[in-house]
Amino acid sequence: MSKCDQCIVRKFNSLKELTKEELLRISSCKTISFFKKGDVLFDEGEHLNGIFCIKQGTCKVSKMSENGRNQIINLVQKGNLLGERNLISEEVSNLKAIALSDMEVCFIPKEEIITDLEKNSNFSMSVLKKMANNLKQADNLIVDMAQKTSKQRLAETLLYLDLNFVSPDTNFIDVNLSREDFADIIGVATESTIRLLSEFKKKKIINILGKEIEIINKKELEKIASGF
Amino acid sequence: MSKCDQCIVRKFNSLKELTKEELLRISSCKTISFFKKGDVLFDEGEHLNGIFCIKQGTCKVSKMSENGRNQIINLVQKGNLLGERNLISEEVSNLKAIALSDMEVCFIPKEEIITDLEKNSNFSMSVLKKMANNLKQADNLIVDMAQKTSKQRLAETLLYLDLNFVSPDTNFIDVNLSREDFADIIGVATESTIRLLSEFKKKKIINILGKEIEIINKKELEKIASGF
DNA sequence: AATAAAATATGATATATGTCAGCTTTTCAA
DNA sequence: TTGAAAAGCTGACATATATCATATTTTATT
Repeated sequence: MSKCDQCIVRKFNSLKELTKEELLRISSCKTISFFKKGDVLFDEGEHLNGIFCIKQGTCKVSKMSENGRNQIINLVQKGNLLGERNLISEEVSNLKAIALSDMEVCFIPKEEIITDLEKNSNFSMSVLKKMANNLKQADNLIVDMAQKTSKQRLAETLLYLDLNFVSPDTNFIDVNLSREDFADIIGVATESTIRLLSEFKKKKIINILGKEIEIINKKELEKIASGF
Repeated sequence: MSKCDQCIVRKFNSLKELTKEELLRISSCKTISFFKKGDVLFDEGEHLNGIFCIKQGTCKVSKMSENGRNQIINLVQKGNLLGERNLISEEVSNLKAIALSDMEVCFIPKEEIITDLEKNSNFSMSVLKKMANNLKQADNLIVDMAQKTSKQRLAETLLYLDLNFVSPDTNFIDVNLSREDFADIIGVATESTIRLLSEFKKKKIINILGKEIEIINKKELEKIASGF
């Protein structure tokens, strides 16, 4: 079993605030799981008794609407924690997480983290900050969903992906998203997404090679995203 | 200056976790403000050096989209805290709050609350729980905005208002929302909102008397909200 | 009470997006 | 390697919602 205090990934999330002793305790009770692309990390309605720390890979976090359509709320990559909310409330998960690539994930039982949250104020403040930030992002997303056109939202999504998931060597966006995934992110029909992507391609704003997408004209994309 | 430890409102939010000594300290540094209907409590871009505790009245919390349209994200009523997020991050506010009725609001400086967050783990856990819950609600709202029709969203909004703001004597919804406010909540044009409200009225689902709205057929509204 | 301003209401029309159908290309398992 | 299934693509059309114009009612101000 690998040791948390030697894990680089921890440096990128709130666990960085834990002391050496706390980390040792976490190390001894955590479990490591491997997921293949497409595997479900957890599902809506599932009872989660802990928190995930993503060592490798990326997953999509989604929620089904009453209408039976899926909405992707977040993409979570290596270095991040997943399921912080479930720590604090006793409720079952309202979200579903599916691997977009092969993943390596540590699972830390709830009780251990709660102990640290209560004892280590640096840690709890860090979690609070993270949540406050998530909440702000969520507010922004609500406004975008309510007020922006699907074209604007696709432009925003592409810019977001470019910022967070671009491969430095190829310049292509390095997440394995299907057209349906794109549709589920921006909240439109798959066909509409395909049409919009084709339009962007025709206008030489992006370059598409099968599933691979590269942004060519970032300025234009920014203009579209902000409504001009 | 009234004392926090004798304030009933506190019992309804995280401040209930503070000890008597902590409350005394808060009491001595807080300030009370009164806002008239329509007054701005704080605006986007403003630097907030503390947190609000609402003693009386209700306000709408909104954010401007880049398109220049307003989106109401939340209605916050008596008993709730406002601006928790601004405590934790150093950034300026991304939201605007406007009074929907005359309000009485206590303002508690940031530093005082931070001290308590770090020292009193019951308090910080309560704030965490509240935020986790807000985040869950925000996720739900994202999905609704993305996937539901404006009719469904109006139905949901009416049910939400009925649940949280109904006057027990009159059965009417007791928040002073204009048609434009409704539009800004469900994220559609004001004209569309008016049309939908008229439709609900014609179908005897709601009763409208000027600004006053009463739900007559809750079952039907629930059906509409969930997509049937 | 009279007037102006704001909010509400409704019709006509434009536009964005969804839905359905059919086709092509890619992926994956036998 | 091949054939079936899934994903991607495109056109035609339907529907939801926005926009613009205008009328009416309510509210606020003098």
